[in-house]
Amino acid sequence: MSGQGRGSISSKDLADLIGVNPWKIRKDFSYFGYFGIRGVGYEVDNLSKQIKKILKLDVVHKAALVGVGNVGSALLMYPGFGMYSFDIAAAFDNNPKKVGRKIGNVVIGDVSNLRPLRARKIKIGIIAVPHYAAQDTADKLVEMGVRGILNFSPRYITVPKKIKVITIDIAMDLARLPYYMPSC
Amino acid sequence: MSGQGRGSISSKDLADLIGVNPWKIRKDFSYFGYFGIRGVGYEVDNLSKQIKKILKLDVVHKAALVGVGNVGSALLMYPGFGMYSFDIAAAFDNNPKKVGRKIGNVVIGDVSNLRPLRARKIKIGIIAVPHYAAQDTADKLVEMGVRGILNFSPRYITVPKKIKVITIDIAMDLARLPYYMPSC
DNA sequence: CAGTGTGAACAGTTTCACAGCA
DNA sequence: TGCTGTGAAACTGTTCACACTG
Repeated sequence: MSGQGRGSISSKDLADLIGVNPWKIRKDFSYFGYFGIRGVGYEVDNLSKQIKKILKLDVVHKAALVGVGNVGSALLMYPGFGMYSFDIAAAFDNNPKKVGRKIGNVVIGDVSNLRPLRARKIKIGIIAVPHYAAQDTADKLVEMGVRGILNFSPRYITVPKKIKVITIDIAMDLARLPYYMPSC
Repeated sequence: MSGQGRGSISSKDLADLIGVNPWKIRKDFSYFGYFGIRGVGYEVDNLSKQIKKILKLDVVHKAALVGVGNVGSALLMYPGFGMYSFDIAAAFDNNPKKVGRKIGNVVIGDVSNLRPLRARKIKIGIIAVPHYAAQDTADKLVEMGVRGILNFSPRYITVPKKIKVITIDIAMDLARLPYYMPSC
């Protein structure tokens, strides 16, 4: 909306837009302060700026991708990351045929040498390797100073408490679907 | 574990494996009945069977993919679906260059004709089209009798209440990460 | 006076502690 | 004896109603 010249939006409109109720919008915002105008609503540009600041999306985050298979390749191409100011600044694979190739604007490095992560201060790792290699990859990433991991492998991975892991198991999400479909 | 000859497993072991506590495992299971053996644990094969039945994963589910771009192609290749007895039985795109091509073992059909869904009784749709086409695709899928939708586009989509939508917005999941990373 | 911000009521979830059973 | 299954307690999250303000 920011680009479309809309000045302000009410909690009700926001709520309708994403399918929740207005209270939840207001309550949630209130935990982080107050950025609305009584009788009017929320000023779009300001709200957007505040939320970005809260989520720490007001600076560009460099991420490193490990595993340039089907999932990894799709991620490299995915335009959605830019929207939240993410930059896949490095990619690694263990396949010698892939190492050295350039996809998008990163050159694929060898997974056995993740040291550049430390030098380039990359704090986010994306795991897109086969499941049996997931834990090992996580360990290596942590060793190189990564603080957050986005895990695309269908495996629970163990890391020190300080490290945040978000796991996306697409197949498992799909598997939730039939439960909610009456009589199928 | 089922294939590895492990006979039984306790709630504690299960809990450790996925990073929760044993109470939660037991309480959650108890809502669906009791399938454990006191003093022993849960019989692996039986537990697996029970859970599959609860989640309705004991029958093969046919799914139709709409949008064979980067994300869609990756999904067609993704081996994880088979694990939960899913079968991407059809794929559609609007690009004439792609229509007719065969990926894996499905021939890409034209998105303007989704009628085969109805004939083939496909009840699950996967949306992997650009965001501006997401709602329209959802409407068409619903019209063809789909009961559940897995939405990969970064858009909230509106459907009749009876239809279950699960949205996977990879970029948004990644965007959650910096919030949990102290001082980055 | 429309729409935010919030204390209080309510609802749902998690934890605990232990009875009961293989 | 060891581990499940479950009421009750503690906690967390959601909804409500309304005081307040631009």
